Amino acid sequence: MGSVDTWAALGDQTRRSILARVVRQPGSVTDLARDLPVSRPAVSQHLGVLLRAGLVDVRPHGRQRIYSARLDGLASLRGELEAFWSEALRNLKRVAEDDYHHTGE
Amino acid sequence: MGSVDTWAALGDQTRRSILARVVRQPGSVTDLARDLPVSRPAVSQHLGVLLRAGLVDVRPHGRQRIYSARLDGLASLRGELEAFWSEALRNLKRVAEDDYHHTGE
DNA sequence: CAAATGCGTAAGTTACTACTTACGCATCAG
DNA sequence: CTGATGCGTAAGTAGTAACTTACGCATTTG
Repeated sequence: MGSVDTWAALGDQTRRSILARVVRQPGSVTDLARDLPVSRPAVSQHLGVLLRAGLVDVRPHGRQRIYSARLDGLASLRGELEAFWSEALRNLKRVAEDDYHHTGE
Repeated sequence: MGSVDTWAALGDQTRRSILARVVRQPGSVTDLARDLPVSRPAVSQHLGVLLRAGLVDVRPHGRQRIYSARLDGLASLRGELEAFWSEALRNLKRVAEDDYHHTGE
């Protein structure tokens, strides 16, 4: 149903920890909750958000659900950030050149 | 004083719009507020968050305050995201190799 | 089949966040 | 000096987000 904004999903520190953990090694909900200072249901809810944001994948495995990082989710973020970056760089250069022409010529 | 988590700062859509606008062209608060669906004080508060997150800079200019994007703030984000990315890629490759050895040999 | 395990979700609470209007201070124009 | 402009901040509010405990369903184990 409703999707989740990718940036907003990463706005939460706990969620970033979960994602970092999952990036390192896929794992079940109980597994992930073991290393975190919050309850298992909380982790389950966070994983739901990450799932809707397209940052993780689930795969049923017996009575567990194994979550893993989704590469294309990270890729889209990377692309968006890169757009910010390159435009900032370009405009910074432009401003510097303007300064040069103003003071130099 | 207190700083602000960079990711959390970008978690808000309005703040991303402001940053995108400032990346394109530095401007005063009133300037920025003109293109946005929120009030000027709201923009001012958001700029405060972006400032504490190290994503923008201010420079007084007469009775205006000109905000501009901060390149190193974006750079640190880029680095952190890149770390996620490369580790995900590496581990994905490792898992693929494990699969190969399990099924192939 | 019965007990145990792993999970999602419902329900409720608390805390924060994004926004508004109102105000007060500084700076420039006439 | 006087009025106007640009800004930050205080104060209040509505919505949301992160967490908890409790429960119920599915799957494996003995």
